[in-house]
Amino acid sequence: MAEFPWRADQARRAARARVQLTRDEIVRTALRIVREEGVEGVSMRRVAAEFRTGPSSLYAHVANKDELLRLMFDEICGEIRIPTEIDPARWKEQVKELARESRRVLLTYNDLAGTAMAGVPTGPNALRSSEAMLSMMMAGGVPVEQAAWALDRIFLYLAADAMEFAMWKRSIRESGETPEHFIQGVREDLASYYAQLSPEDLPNLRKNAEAMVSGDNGLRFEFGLDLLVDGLDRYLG
Amino acid sequence: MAEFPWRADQARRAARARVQLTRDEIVRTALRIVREEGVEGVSMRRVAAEFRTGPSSLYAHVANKDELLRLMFDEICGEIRIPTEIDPARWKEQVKELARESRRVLLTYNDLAGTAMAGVPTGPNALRSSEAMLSMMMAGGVPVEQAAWALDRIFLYLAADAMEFAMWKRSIRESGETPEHFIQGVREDLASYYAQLSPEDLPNLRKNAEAMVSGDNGLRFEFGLDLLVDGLDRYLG
DNA sequence: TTCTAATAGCGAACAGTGTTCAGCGTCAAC
DNA sequence: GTTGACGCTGAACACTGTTCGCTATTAGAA
Repeated sequence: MAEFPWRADQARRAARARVQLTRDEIVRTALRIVREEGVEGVSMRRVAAEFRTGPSSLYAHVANKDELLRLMFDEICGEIRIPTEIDPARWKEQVKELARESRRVLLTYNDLAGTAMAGVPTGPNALRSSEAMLSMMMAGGVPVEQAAWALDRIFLYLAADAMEFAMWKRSIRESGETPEHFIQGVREDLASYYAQLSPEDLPNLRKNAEAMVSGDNGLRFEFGLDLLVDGLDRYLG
Repeated sequence: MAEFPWRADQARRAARARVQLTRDEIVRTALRIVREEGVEGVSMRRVAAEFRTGPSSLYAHVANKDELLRLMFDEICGEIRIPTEIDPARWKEQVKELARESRRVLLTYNDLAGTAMAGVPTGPNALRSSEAMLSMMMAGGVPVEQAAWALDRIFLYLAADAMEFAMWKRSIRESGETPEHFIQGVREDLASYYAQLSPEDLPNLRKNAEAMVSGDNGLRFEFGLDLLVDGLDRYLG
């Protein structure tokens, strides 16, 4: 290196260019990490290391880790596919479909959804989703206030479900077993634990151990979504 | 001290006795901290410092921080007051009442509820609450599987709501302002932000800015709870 | 009473974390 | 050519959870 300063200079310039820090690049890199390891894996050092530099270099582009997480969250909200036209007749199915699509995206990025619980997401992409869901409900005849609150509750539900799912994924990953085998094992353990409870104090849990552990995360999500969305019927004009 | 070894010895023994470490004492102390500062404030060093010792001393009574948090969570579940008798005729109101009571307790301990999202709570006190709510729904005629899933969804909703509320509380505390003033300020900021959005891209959010920021956390919680519980009607008999 | 085995508790250390800050080298404008 | 600005960086600070020997005390046996 030092023997060929002209080349070294060129190489350094190239290296610098290759490694040029940008807000977008930082967010993109952090998103790759969160997709693979969850929020836990996203440390300023870890992100910076991907650019072969130290953590302090990031602070020129991002105020702090919290801002980075919020930028990341809004970025993934941009991945939510939003229907081009809303159909008042199918408003409930459209709301559910958008919720499922949102869930699909959130689950892809593990527990990043927890960021949304730290405050109302106001990024442009998050607003696009909110606007879409609000429009659907209002088109269906839900009064504005109820629509606004339902929107709030559904997004809270989405975030919570994503968090729970991320915990499962993390447990599975750490166990090293196959997902099916691991889930089956936990289900059996839990069922036998419930079945072993005191018949006097906890009769219903004991008796219905199988029901308590039935259904996967997807089915339970759908169950809760139905309650939240279908229940809006009562507010219709 | 060193000049009067016999006295020092006595004092040390007294200090040791006064400061005797117990699982329960550790959990109690950690709960006091989480009540005042949230989970963020609960570090092994911080808890140990309350006993005038180092963090390693705790590991004789608690496997790790995760176990400590789980013990703490089950402990607060013991604070949830459960009705002595269930009334099938009032099953929906009883379920809601238990949910409100649970919320009251969870909110007291800031974001400790997040622990529950890391896995199915299986502690004795958590089971007592589950048994109670399950009994109420089954007494009301909800089929077991739907009751079990509803229980799951309601607890997830409770945890999420508590997390969101804890974030608010933290923001308020950090702002130094009075809660009323702070909330009013955020509401106005948010409303004017919505009102400023693009009329072409986000017409509904813009138009209904006031509805978007209306209602406090309690009202929104009640709104979501109604949807979740009342929606169970459809599964009756 | 004396000796021994067990054990609770503890200090120090390790590998991490977010964040700050003085100073570096480079590059653009004058 | 010089200077000013600015992106960038290494080092440091005050933390975090957890582990590992060692010490001091205690309980039980002889």
